[in-house]
Amino acid sequence: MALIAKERPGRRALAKERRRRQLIDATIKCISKKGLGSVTLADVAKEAGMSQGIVNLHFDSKGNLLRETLRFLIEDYDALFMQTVKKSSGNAAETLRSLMEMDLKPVICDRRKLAVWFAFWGEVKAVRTYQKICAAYDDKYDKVIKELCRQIIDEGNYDGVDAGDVSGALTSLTEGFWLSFLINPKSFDRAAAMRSIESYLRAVFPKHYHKENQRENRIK
Amino acid sequence: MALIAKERPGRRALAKERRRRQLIDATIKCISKKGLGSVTLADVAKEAGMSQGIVNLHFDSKGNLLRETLRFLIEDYDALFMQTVKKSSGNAAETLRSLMEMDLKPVICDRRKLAVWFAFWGEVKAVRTYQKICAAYDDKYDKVIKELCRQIIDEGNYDGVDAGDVSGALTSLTEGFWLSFLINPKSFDRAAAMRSIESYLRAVFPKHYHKENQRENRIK
Amino acid sequence: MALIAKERPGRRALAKERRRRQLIDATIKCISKKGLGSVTLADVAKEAGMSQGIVNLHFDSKGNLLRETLRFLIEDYDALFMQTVKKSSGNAAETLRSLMEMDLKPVICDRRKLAVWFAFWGEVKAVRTYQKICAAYDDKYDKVIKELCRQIIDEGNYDGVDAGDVSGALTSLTEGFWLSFLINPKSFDRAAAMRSIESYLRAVFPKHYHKENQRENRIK
Amino acid sequence: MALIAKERPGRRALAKERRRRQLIDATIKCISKKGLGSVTLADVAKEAGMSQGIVNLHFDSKGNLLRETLRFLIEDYDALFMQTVKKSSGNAAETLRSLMEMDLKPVICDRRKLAVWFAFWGEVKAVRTYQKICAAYDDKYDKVIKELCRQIIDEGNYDGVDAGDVSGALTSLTEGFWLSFLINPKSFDRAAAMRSIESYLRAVFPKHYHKENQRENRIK
DNA sequence: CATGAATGAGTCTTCATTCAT
DNA sequence: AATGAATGAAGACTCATTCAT
Repeated sequence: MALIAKERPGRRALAKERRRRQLIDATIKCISKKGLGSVTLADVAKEAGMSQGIVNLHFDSKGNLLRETLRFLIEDYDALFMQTVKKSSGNAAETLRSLMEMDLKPVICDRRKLAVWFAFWGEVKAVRTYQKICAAYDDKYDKVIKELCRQIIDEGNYDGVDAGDVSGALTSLTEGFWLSFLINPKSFDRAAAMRSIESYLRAVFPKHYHKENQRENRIK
Repeated sequence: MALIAKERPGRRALAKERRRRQLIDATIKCISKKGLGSVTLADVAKEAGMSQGIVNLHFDSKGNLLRETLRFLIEDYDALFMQTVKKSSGNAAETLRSLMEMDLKPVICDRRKLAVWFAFWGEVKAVRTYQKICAAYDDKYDKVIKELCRQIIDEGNYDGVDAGDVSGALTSLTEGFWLSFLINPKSFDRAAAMRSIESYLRAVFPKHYHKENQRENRIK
Repeated sequence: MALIAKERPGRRALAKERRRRQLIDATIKCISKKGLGSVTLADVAKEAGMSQGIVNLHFDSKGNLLRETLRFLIEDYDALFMQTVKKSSGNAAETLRSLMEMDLKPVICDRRKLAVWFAFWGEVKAVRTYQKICAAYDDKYDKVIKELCRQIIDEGNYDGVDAGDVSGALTSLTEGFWLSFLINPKSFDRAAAMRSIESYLRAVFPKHYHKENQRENRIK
Repeated sequence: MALIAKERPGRRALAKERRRRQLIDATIKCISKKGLGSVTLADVAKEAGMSQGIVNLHFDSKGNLLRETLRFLIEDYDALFMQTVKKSSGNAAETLRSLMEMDLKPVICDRRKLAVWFAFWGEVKAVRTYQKICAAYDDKYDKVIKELCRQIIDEGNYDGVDAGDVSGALTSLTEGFWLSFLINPKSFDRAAAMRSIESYLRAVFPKHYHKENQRENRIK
């Protein structure tokens, strides 16, 4: 027995982590179904197919569950963001477009997940939680995108274009599209949204996002 | 008594309307302070300086109060929107910019009001309410802005520019900026936001929003 | 209406006070029936013939109800104590005996009330509450009784008798009897308890509590 | 295995008994820290450094643990009581004083233990438990003390002194002092308490507890 | 034996709604 | 019309007890 325990250290820890994850998944489902303000622990437990007291057992309190759910989402997003940055071939324009595309992918632009994000943004108390957990991440994303814009401006000699203005606009665009999707998922058109973003990029950085270059992002 | 009633017709009705308005104001304050999910009727009544049962007296139910609050906000917004359209001198480009500017004015881009909008957008149940009450308005705004874009495209022969894409981008931009403002009011920069929008307009419709034309929006 | 309101100021306040009193009475009954640790607000409400939420309406929390119950009891006790002191004809020995008798009277030595006192004394958390609310009263009683002993010692020239020792003993005696009564109400004998106390007084202050003087407490 | 079991019979039983004892100790600590009504089995297990389910494993239920704790305390007390009686040299007066002194010794007049006693006395349900377990012991102590008083009365020809009254008073005195100690441990003065008791004994049985005899308790 | 994860009944508390005044 | 006391349903949280490992 001692050997088994040594061979499989953290078997219990793993089970615990799995439980927490199941509960977080259930929470996301519930928030997207009933809204942040209406979710009850009973809902979450039921959705997860577990018993009443389960949430308090694993998360101590409802607030904690919500915080951990948010943390899960931001880390999930962060992993994809960093991976997208890493994968792109050092070309700023291409990286930037990949990031913008990423935000519209079904994994991110997902009704359930977006419902949670907007739930946190829409509830005053939750916003404070959001700020504590996500501020550093958001800053990072701002910096990365701004830096990419700066590089593109440098490369293309786009005089009079401010990197901050463009990155701010890009971020807002994405979030605005998310909102449209959330409020009217049926009439939302991912392709159109991407087109809008590309039209913006093309307008601001014509040399980089010329129509013919659409898929290459290369400066001749 | 009957005479008095005849002499001052609607005095009661007016008083009632004033009450309702005071309660709606209090509701907006409360939502922006405590969040949609945490507001209680007691909060609202206290904020309005009235008694416990007052909300049920004037609005029958909490849900109704919330609905009426939303209706009040959209009508408030609508009045400004229509007035902005009316005032502008038939010049599409100018009208479009006025509308974009409007969305960033303190009357609209107001922490309290935005908190309520996002509260409704963030809460699943409330979104359904929002859709019922605001869908028609939102459609109208979309159409107006799209039509303005169409006119500008026509005027400037901007080939390959899709009115829908641009109007979608503009709407999303605004909403994205609102979100930035809501989450981080201190670091939000109205002027920068407007600059971002203008840089976009200039990029897409260069002939209309040429730098020198900044304040005139006239095509020579 | 305004007149009526003026004529009967505080009618509502009175009703509220009555409710609070009813709830405190119910609390005393419940504690004596089920014990401090087992009383639920539902019990209290039921005992008072009111609804679930009534306690929180009038006392905000369970802890508060318990505190106010204790406060009620000590004020009740205090009123009797002070009245007993006042009524007695300035004769220290007689006053002292009246006070000792008082503690054994059915109003004080009452199963329900004693159950509450001991409930507070027996529960660590509750003891702290007790100390906050009752310490000053207890100090007062100690002082009064000690002073009476001092006077008697003076009058009788009881050399070698310490007022503090005697008053301490008297207080402890009473509390010890209360405990006997609480644990074994059936076998408790009020008269025997009083006899015990008198035998003690007679032993310590023979000139004042001589048998023949039993009911007069006069020093010839 | 069977062999081992035979070689060391009762090893398991002993281990089990040790566990139970550790849990009872932990229970006493916990009750004195958090109060009878607030102790949880988790508290006890933690205090004992063992696992959640341990109490139910060894005591089946919380009520049982509490009962066994009480039984442990009364047996502990009883051992000391009987030993004190045994040790004393057949002299009634001396024995009586030894018993009174015993009750004020730190082993008995111990904050933790007293907290448990009063916890049981203060909680209605617990009182019933107390009666079942301790009534016989209490009766025995009453009888022993009463008998000692009777002997002393006999020896000293104290006419008009009732053995029951005196023993009742002595018991109550002790319990009253315990209460003072419990509520105000800092201001409690063991020596003064003993002095009070002695002053009482001296007053009732002057020939036996004459000042000069203080430490000898001998009748010449 | 021992562990600690899981259960679910029970409790305090909140709050929309009702209603007598 | 207005007040605010009262109700009772619902939710978060606690904890004794069970049970698979």
